[in-house]
Amino acid sequence: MLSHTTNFSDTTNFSRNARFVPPAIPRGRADSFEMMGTSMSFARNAEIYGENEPAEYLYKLVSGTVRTSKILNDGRRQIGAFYLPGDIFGFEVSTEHGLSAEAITDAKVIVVKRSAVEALAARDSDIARQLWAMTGRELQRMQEHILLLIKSAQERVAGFLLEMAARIKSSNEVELPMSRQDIADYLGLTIETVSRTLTTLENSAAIALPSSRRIVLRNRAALRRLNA
Amino acid sequence: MLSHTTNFSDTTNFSRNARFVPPAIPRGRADSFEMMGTSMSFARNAEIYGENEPAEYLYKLVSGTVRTSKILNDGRRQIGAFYLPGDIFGFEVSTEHGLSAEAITDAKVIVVKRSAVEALAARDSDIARQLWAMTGRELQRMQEHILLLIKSAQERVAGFLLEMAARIKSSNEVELPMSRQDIADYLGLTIETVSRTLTTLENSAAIALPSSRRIVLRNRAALRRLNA
DNA sequence: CGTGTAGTTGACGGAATTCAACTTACGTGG
DNA sequence: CCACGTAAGTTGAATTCCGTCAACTACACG
Repeated sequence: MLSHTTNFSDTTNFSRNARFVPPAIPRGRADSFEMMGTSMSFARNAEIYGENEPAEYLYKLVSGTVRTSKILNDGRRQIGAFYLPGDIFGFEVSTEHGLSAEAITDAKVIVVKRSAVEALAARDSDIARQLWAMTGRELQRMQEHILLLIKSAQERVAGFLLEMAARIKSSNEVELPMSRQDIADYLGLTIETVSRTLTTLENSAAIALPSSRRIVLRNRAALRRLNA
Repeated sequence: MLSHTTNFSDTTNFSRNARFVPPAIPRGRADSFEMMGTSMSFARNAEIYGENEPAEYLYKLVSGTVRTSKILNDGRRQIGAFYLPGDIFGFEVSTEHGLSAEAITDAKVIVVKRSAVEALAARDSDIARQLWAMTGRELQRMQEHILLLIKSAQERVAGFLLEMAARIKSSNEVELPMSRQDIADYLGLTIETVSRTLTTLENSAAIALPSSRRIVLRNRAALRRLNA
């Protein structure tokens, strides 16, 4: 888990990113997260925590991208979620992590002891409310993930692109931080199907692909239509 | 988790002391659900609450079976969960229900105002803990649902049967309360595929089908193998 | 006994996977 | 700077799996 990775340093970041607060969490509180925590860095593909390890920490992503995943006994991999800067992850209701977390790109996180947050929450009902809200968003995210998984390949990919575009919220061009394999494992498809579906979408002028990781949403209405 | 200490999910405790609460095993609390609530009955297929309605109540199922579902704009239906006697549902973190709930069979529930429970939880950290644990189980349930949905039809059906058998916990014969359509919408398959898969499993001697709703698990190992 | 609902089965077509070849991007060392 | 090696992504052809459409059976209820 925490142990086997990379340089601890970079306290400079600490103050720089204290203002970078995701919209959902009120500002003053979010800072407290940074105040309490330690900054840590993880190299691309490094494991942040493993499945079944005790869930001792909460992580707030400062930069980079993180995925949570689970390896099934036949080797297939399911990706539970992608986390972007500002997101908080590692959040479990149980004492153990159900999925592992890995850095997709080099990533910087702020780490706080879960027990500390819970102690705070016990005293401060406002913190408690926020934990509650986080859980609610997690439930909602999972529900939407389930809805994606019952659809056709086109619908899944279109839905995924819209989700990412909404989260990254760069006008219409999205730089995907994750590989085709990651996307495939998130959507329950194969890389070939993801790849083919993207070129189909490109041919139908719904998107453009300047490079394999950069995607321009040309026609959101068409994507949303696919998203049914 | 909660499973055996929680009283929220234990219907049999009804008559225990509601006032005296032993510190270690807070039995009396559970009854509080029944104490606070009103009993209500719903006929087969009746709606208990609708999508997007304000989430004013919590429901503890006394008898019967309940499903939560969501209708997509193209008419498809996704079933979020099945609830069996003892289960608590209607539990939302947001102020609105994300899915509707319907009685699959005639059902009896105990209804309590959410605000009352939350008020209680604010004063009694033990109640709060139980709400928390319930949420945790819900998250875990959803995660397992996601895991089902990335698999093949055989794996989904096998996984579903094992899940139901574990929850109904009647030796090896399970009486399914829900229709093939319900199962299909839960698993993201068609009724035909569910039906065919069941007969395939029967032909491979993994299960027996004395009647369409009654299923005998003949070879759990084989089912678990399919469940990968 | 007929009617309606639920479930099963068959034939067929389409969608996604599999296996394989090929292209592109990228870094490293000669 | 280029040649090379590797990892990531794309494309093609064959196959498998699941959905669709339709017919048929089982069963409950009037």
